[in-house]
Amino acid sequence: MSKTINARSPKGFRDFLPETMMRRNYVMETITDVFHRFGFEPLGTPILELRETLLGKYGEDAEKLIFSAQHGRSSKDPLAMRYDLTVPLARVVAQHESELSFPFKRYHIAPVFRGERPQRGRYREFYQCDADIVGVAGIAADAEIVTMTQRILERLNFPQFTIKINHRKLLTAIGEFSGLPDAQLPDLYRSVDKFDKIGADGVRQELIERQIQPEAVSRMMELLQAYEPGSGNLDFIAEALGEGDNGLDDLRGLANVLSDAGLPATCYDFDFTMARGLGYYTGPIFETVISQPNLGSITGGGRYDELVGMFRKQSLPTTGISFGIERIINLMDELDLYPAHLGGTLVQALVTVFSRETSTASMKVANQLRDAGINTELYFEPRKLGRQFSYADKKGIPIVAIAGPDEIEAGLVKLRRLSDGEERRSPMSDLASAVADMLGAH
RNA sequence: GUGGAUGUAGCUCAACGGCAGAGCGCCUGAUUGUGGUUCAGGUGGUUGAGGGUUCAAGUCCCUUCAUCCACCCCA
Repeated sequence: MSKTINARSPKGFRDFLPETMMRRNYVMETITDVFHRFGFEPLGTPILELRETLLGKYGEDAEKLIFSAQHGRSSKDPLAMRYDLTVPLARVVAQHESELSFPFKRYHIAPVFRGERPQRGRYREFYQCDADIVGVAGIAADAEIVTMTQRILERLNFPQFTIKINHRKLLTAIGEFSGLPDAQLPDLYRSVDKFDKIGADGVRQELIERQIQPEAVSRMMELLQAYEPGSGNLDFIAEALGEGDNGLDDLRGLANVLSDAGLPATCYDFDFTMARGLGYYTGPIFETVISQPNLGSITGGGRYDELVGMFRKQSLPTTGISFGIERIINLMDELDLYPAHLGGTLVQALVTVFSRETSTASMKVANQLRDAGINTELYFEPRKLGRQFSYADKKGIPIVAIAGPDEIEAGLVKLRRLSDGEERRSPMSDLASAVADMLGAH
């Protein structure tokens, strides 16, 4: 016997066993269904991209996080594993422009790779779930993104969530209003974005530590904390900032469309402390948080009108959303938001095998159920019935079908529902509907 | 990249420097046509790896690997 290989996965990479995988699929299928409902269509791109495609925009910081993927013999065309789905989208739009019709509405659910040190909820391979609209400059597109976000979270049964809305230009305007030099704007975004985490005092302290003038900090904090639900918020800040290219028109327009669309006022909010990191955003930005209890953010997105310009002389206006699907799945596990029919198995019926002599009859029963659309497992060898029941019970299969000598003789199949022990005898001709009935009445 | 914690049976964890254990799981039987509950028996280990101290190391020391947590970063 040769020495065995240690069974382990690379750091930050995971296996998903069937029970987990079925929950993941449910979440992705539910989201996909709503994407379709809004007219978004799927896009697929390679896991590998040319290294230059990925590095163009983000430079050194990205370099450390990117997995290279080199073919053993080739030194041409350095390759790397994609670390998001947005850059590939921008590339596809530029590369296949003539084959697409605009507005181009696509969604993409697929794994991406980052060489980060793994931590809770952070892996080196994880799924991203994006929906974007390319080719529409107006806020109608942004509004559709927000509306769809609300529909999706509703469909997933989240009892409470808030879609925070802000505007990149407004953040800049607030910084300038406070007398902040342009060079310090990124510091501003970074600190302000931690508002939920470290509070107003924490942000103030961090801004001061970042060498920002105390006066500027005070003026800014006053504006940022101006908080009233609804559009009163917008009025207050408009008065302070005056007119200008500060994004307030966009936000007002968004507020109107969302209101007209009938979105519950409790599910979105204009929040000037939300910053979405550094990024490529140029217009309205969105982030959904679960705040009761405070469980952090589950979506992030916004308008990024310049990104396609990475690959094309003239850019195309783009807005979109990314669902933090790993985090959503975590929260759904914790909050137990899955529908009851998602059990430990998708098998609906187990057909037992009594003996060698009756195994053909059992197989016919199983195939009849399968043909009728019932997920059916046929036990593989004749063993004690108790063993076969025990297997069904352990796996969570709701119905056990028995075709023993007595039943075969009478042209019947005995059905037993494990949850309550209910038993019926059904003629072969009526089998599928009897099983469906027992499943339904469950 | 920085700091902290933890590695013992398939899983969750015990064991003062002195015979490596428990619960759960798994297997067999009680029960040869019926699961869960119960009872009886059984299977289970290079104590992450390597070195050192000691009469004696799961335990103490050093190295290393892995995992988790908090930072940094988050496109």
